[in-house]
Amino acid sequence: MDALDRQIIAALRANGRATYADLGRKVGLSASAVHERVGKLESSGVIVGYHAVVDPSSVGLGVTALIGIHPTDIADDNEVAVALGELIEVESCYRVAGDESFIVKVRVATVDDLERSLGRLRRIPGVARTRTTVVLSTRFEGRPNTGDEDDDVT
Amino acid sequence: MDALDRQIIAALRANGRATYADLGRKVGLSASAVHERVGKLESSGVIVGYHAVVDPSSVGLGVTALIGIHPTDIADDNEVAVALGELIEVESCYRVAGDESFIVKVRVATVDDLERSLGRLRRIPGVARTRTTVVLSTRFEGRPNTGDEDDDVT
DNA sequence: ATTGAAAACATTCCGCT
DNA sequence: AGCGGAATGTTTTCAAT
Repeated sequence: MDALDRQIIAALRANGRATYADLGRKVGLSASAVHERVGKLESSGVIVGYHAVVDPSSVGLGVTALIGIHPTDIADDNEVAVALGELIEVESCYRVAGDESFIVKVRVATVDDLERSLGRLRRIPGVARTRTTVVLSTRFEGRPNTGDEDDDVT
Repeated sequence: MDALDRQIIAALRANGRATYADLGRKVGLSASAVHERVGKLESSGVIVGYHAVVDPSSVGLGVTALIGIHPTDIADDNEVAVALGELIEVESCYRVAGDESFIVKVRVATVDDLERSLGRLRRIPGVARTRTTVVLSTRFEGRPNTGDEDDDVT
């Protein structure tokens, strides 16, 4: 992984649909060289995937909440994680340090759905209680941070 | 927004680099029809963007933390939000209900960097104190949830 | 709003450096 | 590891429906 790879990654984080020709122009390489590098970045697991980002309320998911999961004394974290993964409304799941074992982000259509979702969460074996923080607005989300200074990616 | 649009959105969430021809085959439309629909979804703000997802530790950002921001009595939330946005390590920023005004997700290289970042956060005018939850592992993150049942997107 | 055709463009493979 | 050429496939525009 050299500076060129990092530039390519930054460009693909900014625009996941950039063509190899575009990327080549940006970093000063031929399209085929970029193609080869991106292929290696993908198969080595640096680039995990490409996703369209959708405005949640446009797809009927206007309610977001961050929920801390308190485990029971005998909880198996792995089983809890699997059960959390089975709930479609759980968008992200973090195993955390502290007296909560997980923090999850859920997206649902309405507060009624949130209530139902909390019911499902609490019914998971190993979950003692939940602590819910409702998101009022998302200022920004998933911003690219390449790890170093230069972020001039148009 | 009809069922076809939703199918296209789901496919682009699963694979942000799918070609219009691919999408057309998947939903039973010509590439040009898909092109037109996607263009409308983009300009109407349903599709916000396309991003490559990168393994954070591969780009030297192995430490993730979720940080609650407690405001001072006289804090201006908007000013705090702007200041949070200026910190490159703050990847996401949610305005929340409760006694914390924001919850942010930060990604840094090391716990030393986390300490420095917390210093920067606390120095923001309007920030009284922070509550930090260190992420031990990310089980999953940013999973697509189309809002309804069928999620059979290969 | 969708199509099919056509031109421009991008991808992808391969031999060469 | 990168380049350029060539074949194939895709994007993008447009007239027609």
